[in-house]
Amino acid sequence: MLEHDLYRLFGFRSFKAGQKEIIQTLLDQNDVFAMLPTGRGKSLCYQLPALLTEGLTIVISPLLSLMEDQVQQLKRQGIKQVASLNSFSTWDERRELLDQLHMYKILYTSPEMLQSKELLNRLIPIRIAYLVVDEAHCVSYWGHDFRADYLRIKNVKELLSNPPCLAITATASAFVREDVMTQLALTKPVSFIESVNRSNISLFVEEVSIAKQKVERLCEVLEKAKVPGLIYVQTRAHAESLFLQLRERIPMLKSSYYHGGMPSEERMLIQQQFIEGQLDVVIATSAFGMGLNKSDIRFVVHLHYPLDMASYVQEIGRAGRDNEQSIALVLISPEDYAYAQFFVQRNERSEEEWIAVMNELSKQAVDEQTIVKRLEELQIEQGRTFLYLMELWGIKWNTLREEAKIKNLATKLYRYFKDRQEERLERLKPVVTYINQAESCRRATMLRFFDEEPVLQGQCCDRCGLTLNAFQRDEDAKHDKRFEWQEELNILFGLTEK
DNA sequence: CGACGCCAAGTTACCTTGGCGTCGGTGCCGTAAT
Repeated sequence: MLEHDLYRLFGFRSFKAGQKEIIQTLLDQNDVFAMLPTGRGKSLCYQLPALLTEGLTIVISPLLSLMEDQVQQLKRQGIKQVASLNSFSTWDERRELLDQLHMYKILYTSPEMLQSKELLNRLIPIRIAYLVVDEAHCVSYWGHDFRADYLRIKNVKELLSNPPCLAITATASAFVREDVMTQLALTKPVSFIESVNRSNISLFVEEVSIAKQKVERLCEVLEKAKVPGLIYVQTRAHAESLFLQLRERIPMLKSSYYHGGMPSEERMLIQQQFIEGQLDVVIATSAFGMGLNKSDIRFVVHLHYPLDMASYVQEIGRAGRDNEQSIALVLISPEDYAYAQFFVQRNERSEEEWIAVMNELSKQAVDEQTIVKRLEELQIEQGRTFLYLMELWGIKWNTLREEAKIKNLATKLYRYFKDRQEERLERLKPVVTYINQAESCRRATMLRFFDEEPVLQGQCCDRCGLTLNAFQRDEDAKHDKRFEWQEELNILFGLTEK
């Protein structure tokens, strides 16, 4: 009886929608592709089978912080045979873990670490219960772009004699789902696809005529909106400058900023402060939010074009996990579209440039590390992808002396990255449709993108007649403690006349 | 594409203006060479 095990191991009396079917299918030794909306208990879908099955379950996670969170959470629940292996681990910890690997039930690791010979050699002799790819959309989104090791998971899976594999995510279009299943080489996967619709999140798009008005309008919204909330911006510099502007203009709003260029301690601190309610607003790039465990987020504002629909749904899905009314607002100005296009089209290198890069590389680079490093210096972020492609195409580095071969490879590289770029451009188009559509319901447009038949929901977006005013704090909220405190301060400093 | 920093020239003493170049998101990994 699965419910019995659920209660015994996790203390829950019943499953949430979708969980039991996924778990049963895995226990029956099938490959599974699962799409469950955020907050529906994705991790339980593999944790329970892992504990009920002999052997070790490997969980591939995209972020170090996610791994650490999961391990700590399981340990708090009394499940101790859990560990993570990543660059946080000290050498001693690694050695000890690898020596004792057969004693563990669940191992969290990164796709990159999974490629290490040291780990692989230890994994091959032991029984692997399941291979799990958490946040599986990353396979398609990052794998082709800058984390090629996501595309190498299938090789490891084969080396481990193809254990049942679970790919699980919250949002993926039909195209991405197919791609993930192909890239992981799932065999006859059983798919469980739940609706991505979150009916308590109301959808809005506003376009102001010039860029400067964006901050103006944002402040209007912020002064009335319920907090906490998230504000997404396109670049790191925007995050920092908007933070300064908001601090100036709405001093009582407790805010901070977050992006990938900050030291990890700082990032962890801000995320923690936000979760604990010490911050009203975080202004962030897309770096913020994956695995964020906070249920009462009231709004998610984008001050730029989201670069694709699935990421947008993923980001706004962080609002309203408590099922209370929440807002998703895209606030843009006309020039933002060109900016989005620029972002999507960046990194375009001609064949000639690739030839130059290859010549440059062949002068000195021999081992993989040097190649990646040298490519980084040349501002090519896809070093690992480069190596992956060489391997895929069966090209040996030291045979690359002849001009013709180099030219041939440059052409292939050019085409590969050009294709990726066109895919990104294709992914931007539905977003443009969503933003510019003249009349029809935004939710319907969004759901159709995921091949869902939209259900009528009454007033659900600005196109259905909803206005932002409906979401203002109560009138007397203006006199809440933060404001009184502000007034007192003003009096103290003589800024307000008594 | 557009924001921003740097630098040289402009007209005037330290401060502005304009041209030019650079850079822009997402994350693993890293135990380094004279």
